[in-house]
Amino acid sequence: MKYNFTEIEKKWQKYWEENETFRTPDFDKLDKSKPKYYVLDMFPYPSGDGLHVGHPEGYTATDIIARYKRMRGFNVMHPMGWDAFGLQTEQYAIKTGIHPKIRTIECINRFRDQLKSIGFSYDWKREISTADESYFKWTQWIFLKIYNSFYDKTDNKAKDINELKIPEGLSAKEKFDFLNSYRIAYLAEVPVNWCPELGTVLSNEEVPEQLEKGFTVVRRKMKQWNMRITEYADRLLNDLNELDWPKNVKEIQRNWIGRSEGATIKFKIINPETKSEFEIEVYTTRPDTIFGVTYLILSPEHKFVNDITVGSEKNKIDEYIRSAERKSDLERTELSKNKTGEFTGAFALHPLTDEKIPVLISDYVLASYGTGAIMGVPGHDERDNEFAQKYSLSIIPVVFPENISDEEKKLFLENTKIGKECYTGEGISINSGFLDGLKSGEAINKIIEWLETNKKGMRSVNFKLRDWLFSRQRFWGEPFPIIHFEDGTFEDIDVSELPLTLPDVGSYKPSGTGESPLAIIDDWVNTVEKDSGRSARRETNTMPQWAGSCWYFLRYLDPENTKVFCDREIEKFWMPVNLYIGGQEHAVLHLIYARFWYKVLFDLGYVNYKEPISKLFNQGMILGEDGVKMSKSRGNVINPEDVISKFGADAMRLFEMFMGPLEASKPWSTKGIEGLNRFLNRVWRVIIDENSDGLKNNITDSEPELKLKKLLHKTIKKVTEDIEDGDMKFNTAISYLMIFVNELYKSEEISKNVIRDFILLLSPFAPHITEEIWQKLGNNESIQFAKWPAYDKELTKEESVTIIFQVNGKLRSKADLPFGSEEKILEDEALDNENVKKYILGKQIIKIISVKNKMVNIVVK
RNA sequence: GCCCGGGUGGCGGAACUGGUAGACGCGCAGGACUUAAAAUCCUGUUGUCUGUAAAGGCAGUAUCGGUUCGAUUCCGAUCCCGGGCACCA
Repeated sequence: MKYNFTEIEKKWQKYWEENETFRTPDFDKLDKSKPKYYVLDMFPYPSGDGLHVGHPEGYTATDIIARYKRMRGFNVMHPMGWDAFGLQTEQYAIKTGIHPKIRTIECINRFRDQLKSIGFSYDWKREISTADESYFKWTQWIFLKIYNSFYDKTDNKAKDINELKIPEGLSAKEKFDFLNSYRIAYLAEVPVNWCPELGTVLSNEEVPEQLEKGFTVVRRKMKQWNMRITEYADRLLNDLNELDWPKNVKEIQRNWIGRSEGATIKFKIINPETKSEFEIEVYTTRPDTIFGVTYLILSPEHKFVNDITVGSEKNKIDEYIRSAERKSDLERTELSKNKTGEFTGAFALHPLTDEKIPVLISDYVLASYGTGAIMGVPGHDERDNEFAQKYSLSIIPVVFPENISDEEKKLFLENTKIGKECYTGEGISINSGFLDGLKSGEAINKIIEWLETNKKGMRSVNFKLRDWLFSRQRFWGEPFPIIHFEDGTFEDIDVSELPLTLPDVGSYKPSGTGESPLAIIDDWVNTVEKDSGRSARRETNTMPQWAGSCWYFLRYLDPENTKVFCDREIEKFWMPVNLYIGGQEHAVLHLIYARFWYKVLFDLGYVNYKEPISKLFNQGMILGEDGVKMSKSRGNVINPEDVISKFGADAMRLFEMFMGPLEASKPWSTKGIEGLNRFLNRVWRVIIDENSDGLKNNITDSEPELKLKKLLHKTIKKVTEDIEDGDMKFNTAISYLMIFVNELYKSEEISKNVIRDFILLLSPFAPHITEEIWQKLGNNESIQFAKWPAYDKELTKEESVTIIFQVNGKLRSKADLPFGSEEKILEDEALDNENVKKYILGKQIIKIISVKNKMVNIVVK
């Protein structure tokens, strides 16, 4: 029979399912003497469109690793699940009225069938879905753990809120507020990113993506749940160093965390009318330029703005604040070229010179970074420079570049004063009192020392990272296990009440008031406190989609546990994840949130390691055949179901790996996959007699001929190394398998053992056809349980190598010589070579360079 | 603007620590089989020049320059493409 991939693939998928071939035993039945390997895929969001050809790319890579590791005797954890809460399903519900729960199940079923049709070796007994009550019970449970924790800055870790020392003599309300100001998950009225089109708020990390889609995002003050991820900024930054992650992902995270060192400096401000004094702190990375400060700027949202503004300026200032509020973030940055601001009428005292400097407000100063106020150093900061020139504020040069002549220095200082020059680099201090003549680095240390002894400021560190906005005004997400009382206080519900499930509703539309659709379900919203019977309202926000994906890799390990989200001992055995493959788009979203949650759980003693993911790998995108991103509107989308029915799952797996390195973006090619289907046909025909369905006659129990044996061992070596080295370059491994098959076609008689080993090598890449041939080779058990072939190092060596002969670095000839021939022999051979002789005839030999097993280069004049 | 990647045949891509550039696949060309086609098998395939051929010359890894006996690989400058950040003081 001809190679019938459809039949073979169905047969083996059924076999694997019935025999639970890929089941990872429960922990108590696991042979713990074997090493573990946890290979994880970023689980998909089961959308209505079904699987995309991009999905199987990363999944095939992890599947190859999983199958390989099993054959190498590892306990392998290779699970799959669903990131099932999310906006797309909710919007489908708004449109159709179909409950998201029903829609989600439909989509999941479709996705699962599709994944099974590609032959992935998942342990489906561990399947999880974030929207399942049995799963999100634990998402809510973890939320409560985070809610009931505070960050102890001395021990640098999260602790149970009960360990927090509460000051004596506080009223009940004060105590409540005090605790709240420490909780790692906290409710606060903060300026948030509101997206009117989506009817929900967004986290900082989510904003760029929505803007790209053309949605608007405006700043709005709202009472929202937040997580104090900022407390973990240092640890999230430092622990990156020990991770085997792509360089650029680490870089993106470092940028996002955005650590900077500098100083906070206190300025005294006096309202000339009321004579009241305020102390305002500014943050700067260049405290050495303090003598160049000619004004202060507060962000329009700064808490002192009202108090320091004098009567005559009030209207202007109020108007400015209102206009700043109206601007979206986008506008505030887009208008950056044209800075605006207003004078408050107040003056600050320079902490060193006691000079009076004006205090202004401007929306180029961000309220949410540093102290929300800056010192203006127009001589050495481009933004300040632009602002100063527009509002005619004076400029003092206080740093000049090193290694310039006196002449240049004079010109430099003049130009700086008039705003023509704005040097932002490091250099030598000038016009700076006791800092004069010092290099910037030294000046920074000296001024900080001075500020600290004079109590006018201190060394400080700042981060760009903001607290994580954790609530959304949606229906299809985890409800918060929190209830609110009439007096404005709130508390967590009892753990025994988890999971807190979603009600059935008539409409999934956002309420339009900035509240989620849950807010209008009175039955659900109105509740009572369990113990006291006091009436209460449920929190109506839901958690963001990231919540479920923050910890799903833990639930796979112990999916049935009803006592805890994952047993600590089981966690200890399997974690951290050895290999995690997914797209780069999650660099600062999922991957920073998941690290954060894991660290909190670590601090609280529920998990055993500092970091959850040891090695991360980003697969590239598969583009359409036209070389651009696949999209419905372009009509260049390739559907995996069609590919499988035309060419088979094995061919698709093989082709996706053969296209190029996993991390690269590469275009799909129908011709290309035909080639891989052709390859599998060649494999089939060289082994199987299509008339008898048995092995071909020329496959015998004979000793393999040396040449083929050597090629086999070289192939084993290459394939093993390509899988093992972590670069995910399976394209070269496959090309070696092709070379091997090409060689088989040239052989008269083939040893069965050679075929056996070759089939083992091919099996992680193309599992169905290899199971079939494995069976025809006389094996009764799945090929997955066979041992990965070993290679004999001696057999991988060539007995002869091609030595190249060069004259003056140009290739002139070559010769096959025995492997390991001494340099002297190589030289003699080269000098004796006809073509080489032509080029050295009559010339003087200056030098001969020879490298063993490589080349000889004769330098002549 | 700043910070990371990356530019190799007609195409996807190979090339160890500086040592034969273009593995493997696609496409293309020629041949075999066939009444024919498809499928399959075999051969060739960077460009260019000399040669009937065998063989050989020259150029060639974005561009220019450098280091070196020797550079796709190391260094410097420039151009282009992709990604990230973008008033973070």
